[in-house]
Amino acid sequence: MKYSTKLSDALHILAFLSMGAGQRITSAKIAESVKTNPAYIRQLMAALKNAGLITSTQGQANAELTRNPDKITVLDVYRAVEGNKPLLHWDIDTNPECGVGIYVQLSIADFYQEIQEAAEQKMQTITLQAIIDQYYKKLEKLALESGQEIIS
Amino acid sequence: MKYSTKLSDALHILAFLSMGAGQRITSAKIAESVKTNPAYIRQLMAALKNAGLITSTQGQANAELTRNPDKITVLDVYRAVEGNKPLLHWDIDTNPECGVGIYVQLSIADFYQEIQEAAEQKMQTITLQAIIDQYYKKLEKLALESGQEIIS
DNA sequence: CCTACATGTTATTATAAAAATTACATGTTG
DNA sequence: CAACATGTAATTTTTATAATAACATGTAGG
Repeated sequence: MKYSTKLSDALHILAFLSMGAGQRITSAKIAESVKTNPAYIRQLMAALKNAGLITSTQGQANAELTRNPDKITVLDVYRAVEGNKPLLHWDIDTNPECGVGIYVQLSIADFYQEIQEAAEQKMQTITLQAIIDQYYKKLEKLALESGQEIIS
Repeated sequence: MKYSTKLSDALHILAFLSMGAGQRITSAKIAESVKTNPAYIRQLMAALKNAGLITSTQGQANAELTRNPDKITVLDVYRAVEGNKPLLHWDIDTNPECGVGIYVQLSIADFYQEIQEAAEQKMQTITLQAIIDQYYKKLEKLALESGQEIIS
């Protein structure tokens, strides 16, 4: 299949809303930045709204975060758009008549759960604010490098 | 797309080989347990062989582990069959003309790397032996429960 | 009030990464 | 040399996803 970019796109939306706070931001405007279509953006925004991360009203381009970006974690966004979908998938369709088949997979599933928890624990430490900070850091670095090029 | 079950299936293969050590195990036999076809099993085994986790010779059903199951980690197997494929995917196709587009995604990528490392660190602590132990634990529990049912 | 434009939502289609399958070359063993 | 095994490449099918289309609903300005 295609790889899911829901989490990435949802974070993109939130960063966009946060950095453009005060302005009237339409789903069309966000779609332009993500290079996709407005309907897909609205679908993700519906999930974010449902999870209580943003507010919005029908007919108005007034979506905004419900709390500060440093109070929104990557895990919050993951839950909002991916729910309980795991990062790793065990093989649900092994041979039930072969005892090894199903029980090996169930054993693997137990350990996948541990890996999932480790990943989610890390997700919980990363905030939207951190992503925005990193973004500005990249912009500054870029500006600096362009400057040097001009000087040299 | 479909979800990848390569890691799960590769672990299945290794557990099968380990538990059936000494016996002549064919790709057809493993395929029966995983409920798939021998060619797919052989493709995964080629990756495992390439990573130095198993040995095998063409024409002979003599595949075996190159080291003890407690020296093979989930990360070893992940690298063997998934290479450097990440668990999370950032949106590589955002609008390059929109500065926000690409730099937000690159910032997200930085943090995805941290999540990846947390997951891989955990993968490194889980051995094939642990999975096999868990498997036998499940079998014992099952046997015990069946026994109780017979008594009651 | 009505037009332009926004969100909200559902249904359908297209895309792409995966497993499944086919085919056959190559190697081994009795 | 027959039966059967691995090794490997090419093709087809499957399926989770994004893309798209369509339209109901809501808002606001003229």
